[in-house]
Amino acid sequence: MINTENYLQVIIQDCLQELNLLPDKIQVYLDIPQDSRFGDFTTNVAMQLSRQLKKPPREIASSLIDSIKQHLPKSPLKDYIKEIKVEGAGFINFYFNDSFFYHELEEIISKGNNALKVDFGKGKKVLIEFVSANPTGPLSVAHARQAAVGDALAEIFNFLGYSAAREYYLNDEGNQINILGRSVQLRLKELKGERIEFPEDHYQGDYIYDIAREIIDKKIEVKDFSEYAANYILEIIRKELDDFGVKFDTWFSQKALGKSGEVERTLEELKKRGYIYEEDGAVWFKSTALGDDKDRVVIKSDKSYTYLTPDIAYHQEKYRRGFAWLINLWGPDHHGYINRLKASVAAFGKPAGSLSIIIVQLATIFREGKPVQMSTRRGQYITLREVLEEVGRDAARYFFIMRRTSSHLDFDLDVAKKQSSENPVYYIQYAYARISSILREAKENAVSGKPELSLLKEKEEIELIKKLCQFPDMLNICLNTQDPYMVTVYLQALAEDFHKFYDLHRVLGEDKKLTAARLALLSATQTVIATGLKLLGVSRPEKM
RNA sequence: GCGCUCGUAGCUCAAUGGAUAGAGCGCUAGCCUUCGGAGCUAGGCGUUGCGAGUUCGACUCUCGCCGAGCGCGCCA
Repeated sequence: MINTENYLQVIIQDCLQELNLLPDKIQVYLDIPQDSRFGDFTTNVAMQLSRQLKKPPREIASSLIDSIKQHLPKSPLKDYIKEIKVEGAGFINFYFNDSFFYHELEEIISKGNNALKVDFGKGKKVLIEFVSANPTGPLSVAHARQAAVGDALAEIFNFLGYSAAREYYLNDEGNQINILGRSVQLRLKELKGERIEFPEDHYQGDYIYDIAREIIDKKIEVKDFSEYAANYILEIIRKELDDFGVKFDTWFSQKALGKSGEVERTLEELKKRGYIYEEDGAVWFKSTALGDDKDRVVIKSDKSYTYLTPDIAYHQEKYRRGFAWLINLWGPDHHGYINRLKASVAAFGKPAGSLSIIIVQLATIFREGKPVQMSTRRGQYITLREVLEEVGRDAARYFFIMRRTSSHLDFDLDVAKKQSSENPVYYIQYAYARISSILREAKENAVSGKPELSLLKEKEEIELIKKLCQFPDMLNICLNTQDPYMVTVYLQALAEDFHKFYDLHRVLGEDKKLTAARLALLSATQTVIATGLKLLGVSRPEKM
C-alpha cells in the first residue's frame, strides 16, 4: 500500500525548506482526522509555526498549500489528491480521490495480508520478555494478561518487519524455590501421617499436596525437592500457556546463568566502570548516579546475591545475544524496580531507549457482577486455567487485551461467555463468519472476471474501504505505544462498518458487475479482519 | 511521609496538545418475502474529581488540593 503519510511529510518538508519557514525547528505530524469531513489527512504544522513566525496560522497555511500544489505533480500522490484546504483554526486538510482508495483496495485484494505490512522494523532484533512467573504455583490472571498482551505484541512486531522473540525468564533458584521444596517435603510428611507445623510463608495451595501425593503414589525417589517441585510446576505452566496459545522461543534459566559465571563477570565490569563500592559489609551498585533514588545492594553481607544481581547480568546477556531493543512486561508491583534496572543498562553505556518496561495492570475478574476476591497467601486465586476453561481461549485473549495495557481491566466472565452483541469477540467473529458464508455461496454461483472497484460508490462502501486502508496506520500506533489494544478497538469499528454496509446493500444481486465488485470488497474485509484477529491470537471461524 | 499510576455519560472504557469530548452496554421506539436478526436504524445521557497556570488551542502538559490503587527490604 502507498505510504501516504511519508510522501506528504516529504512534500511538506520540501515546501517549508523552500519558503524558509524554519524547517528544522518543526516536526511535521500528519494525522487521520477523527471526523471524515475534515479530509483524509490533516496537519497542524501551520499552527505550530504561527508563534515563531508571528503570523496568523491561516495565512501560513495558505502559502504552504500554494507551495504544496506546485510540488504535487512530482509526487507519487499526484493523481490521488482531490483537494487541499485550510480549515478551522489553520489545519491543512488533504482530501483524496476515491481512486486512491480503489487503488489501496486493489492492493489488499491482490496481495492479501502482505499488502497490510509496512516494514518499520527492517529486521531489528527485539526481545520481548513476559510472564516470567516463578515456578512456584499455577499462573494467575495477572500472568494471563501479560501472556495475551506479550504474545500479541510479538506478533505485531514481526508483522511490521521486526525480528521479535518471546522469552520467559525462569527464576529457578533462590529463596522462593527453596521454600517451595520445603513446602512439598512438609506435605509429604503430613500425608505419611506425621504431625507437622506448616509455616505461614510456605506455599499453601492444594497443588503442593498433589505433588506430594504423586511422589508417594509413584514411589518416586526425590533427591532435590526444590528442583523436583519447580520442574513439576514448570510443566504445568508450559501446558497452561500452550493451551492459551502462547509459545515462547526461549526459556532462560537463572540457574544456568548463575553457573555460567556471567554474574561475576558482570559485577567485575560494573566495578571497572566505577559503579561499585562496599559499605556495611555489603557490596553496592551506585545506581543513584544513573537516575535511581537509592543505591542498591548487589552482594549481601552473607555473600549471596540479591535478586537484582543476576538480573543485571541477564539483561547484558540479552544485548550480547544481539537484541537491539529489550521489552519487558512486568506487573504493577514491580514498577519500583524500573529505575534500578534502567540504571544498570545505562551503566553499561546502552542507549536509554533500548530497554522498554511496560507495566501490565491487573485485571479484576467479575462473576455475577461481583469481583472475585484474590489472596495469594491463602493459595486461593483465579488461575489462567480456570478462566480458560470458563470462557475459552478466544474470549480470554481478546478480553485481556481490549483495554489499554497500562489501565486496570475489569474482566466480566459472564459477558465473555455470552454469544451476543454484548461480547465484542463474537461481534467481530460474526462479521467474519457472515462474509465467509456469502463468499461460499458466491463460489457456487461462480461470478468471475476482474472486478470494477469503481462501482463501489455507496456511502457505506466508501466508509468500509477507508477503514480497511487505516489498518497499517493503526498498527503504527500499536508500535509507538507498544500496546496491542488498539487492534481490538479497530476491529470492532471495522466489524461495525461491515455490518452497516451489509444491512443496507445486497451483495449477491442481479447486476453481475456490481456483485463482483462487492465480493471483492468482502474478500478484502475478510483479509483485514483475519489479519487483525490473528495478531491477537483469536480464531477466525468460517461458521459459528 | 516519599515515589509511581489512575480519576471522563448510570456502568465498562476511548480520544499520539486540535475542530461540536466519542463508542459499547443498559434504557426507549422501530426494521426480517431477500446473501447468517449473533445484525441494523433512531432517541436521551457530560461542570472530563476540584482550583490555578502554560498554550492560538488542554481530558491530555505544569503546580496545588481531594479521592482510589500500588510500591518504598542486605525479599523474589
